Amino acid sequence: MSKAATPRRRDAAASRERLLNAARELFADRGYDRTTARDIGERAGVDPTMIARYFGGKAQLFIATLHAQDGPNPPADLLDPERLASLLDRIGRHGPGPVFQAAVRPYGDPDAQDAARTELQRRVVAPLRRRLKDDGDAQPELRAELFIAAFIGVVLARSAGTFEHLAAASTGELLPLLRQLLAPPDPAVPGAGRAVAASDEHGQQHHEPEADQ
Amino acid sequence: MSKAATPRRRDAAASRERLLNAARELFADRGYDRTTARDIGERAGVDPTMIARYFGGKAQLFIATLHAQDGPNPPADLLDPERLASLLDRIGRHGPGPVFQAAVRPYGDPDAQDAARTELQRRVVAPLRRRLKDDGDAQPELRAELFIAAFIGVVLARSAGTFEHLAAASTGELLPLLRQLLAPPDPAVPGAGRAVAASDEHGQQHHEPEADQ
DNA sequence: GTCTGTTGTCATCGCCTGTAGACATCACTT
DNA sequence: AAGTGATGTCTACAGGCGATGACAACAGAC
Repeated sequence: MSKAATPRRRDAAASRERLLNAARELFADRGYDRTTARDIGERAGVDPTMIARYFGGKAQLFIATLHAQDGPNPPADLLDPERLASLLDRIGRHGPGPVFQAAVRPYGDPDAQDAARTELQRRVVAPLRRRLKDDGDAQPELRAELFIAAFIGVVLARSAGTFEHLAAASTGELLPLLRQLLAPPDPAVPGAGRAVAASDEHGQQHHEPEADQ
Repeated sequence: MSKAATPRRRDAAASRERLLNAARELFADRGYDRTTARDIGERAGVDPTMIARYFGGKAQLFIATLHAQDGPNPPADLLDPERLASLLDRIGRHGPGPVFQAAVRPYGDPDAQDAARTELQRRVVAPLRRRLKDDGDAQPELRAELFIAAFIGVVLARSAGTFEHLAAASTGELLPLLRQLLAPPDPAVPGAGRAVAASDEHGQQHHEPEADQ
């Protein structure tokens, strides 16, 4: 139990830490399902079976990953342009985190998924909801969730490389577009924007037969 | 080779069709990776090994699923409110299709993923890009992709049940919000909206230490 | 009626996953 | 120096996956 002044050759705490770091990195850009325990072990330089020993299993390692290093935890809402920029930048460098992925992708383990979703609520949805409420938004809960879902779609598609121009665009190009995407309905214009009005050239026709899934 | 007037007890074409239908349904709401060949066989009432026999494998069955029943194929862009409404409605009933999922989720099989992404481009990105271009948009490619990524984020999060209010919201409530999300920048207002300006109460402060992945 | 190719059924293979358990090795206490 | 618990290493299991190949049952041609 002595405070490890000398670097111990066999150090459980160090192994734990290396597993935790490796897991966080891998989960961040491959997601939960697609990172294997063996991958984590290899990246950490630690035997994969240690995951079970130290954390109880892959799912619990993932949860530990979520709670570890959430830092000083100053969750700013996405309407803050600084926050948006830094978030976008970090995602560009480290990949979208498992927290964001959890919103849109099914997880193999329900416990892990729940934990990630709870964290998503706490970190990003709740702050934005509060902000919208403070701004007097009519339906802050719905708009906050819609907003963040849209944001997640963009960053995930971006880092997935699905869309050519989206992936190639710099964060500098993206920021103004994203801000506009997240813009609140402008109360100054009574008509609530021209997008809705511009679409009335089509009648009540139905598009039933088309079927793209 | 006689034209099957009498319903044959052993009918390869019928088995093929049932596999195709079962596969489309399952892929639609579980995605490619999470639907197993055995699941498809069970739902179709056909032995799973027939998949390999008739299609060559799971991946090629998936691709066949994409190409089959793309119907009269009138791809309308998402700015058409009718199209948006019908799309939202169908997703609500049948789940998000594998095509949408491909934009944001990694697929186990690269061939399947490529096929899905190509289809996504053809069916929804290209039409919207053309529409934006016709409308004189400054960067139609980027905006179209951004737009659709956001839309996919919303519908996927919605059907994943991640967000309480988003999942509970009716398509009627969602439609105006989505339309506004997809609204083009309003050229009538030179300031390009108040959202950007409203956030300048915070200075150039950095949020470095925070770390939500 | 017999023959032949098609269609359906079944067992099983090879691979990958998470993880449990046996064993070896080290560090620290006495 | 000996003992003892903590730590690391290795093998292997049970389950799920897609896919293969051997075999059985049927339908149509002759």
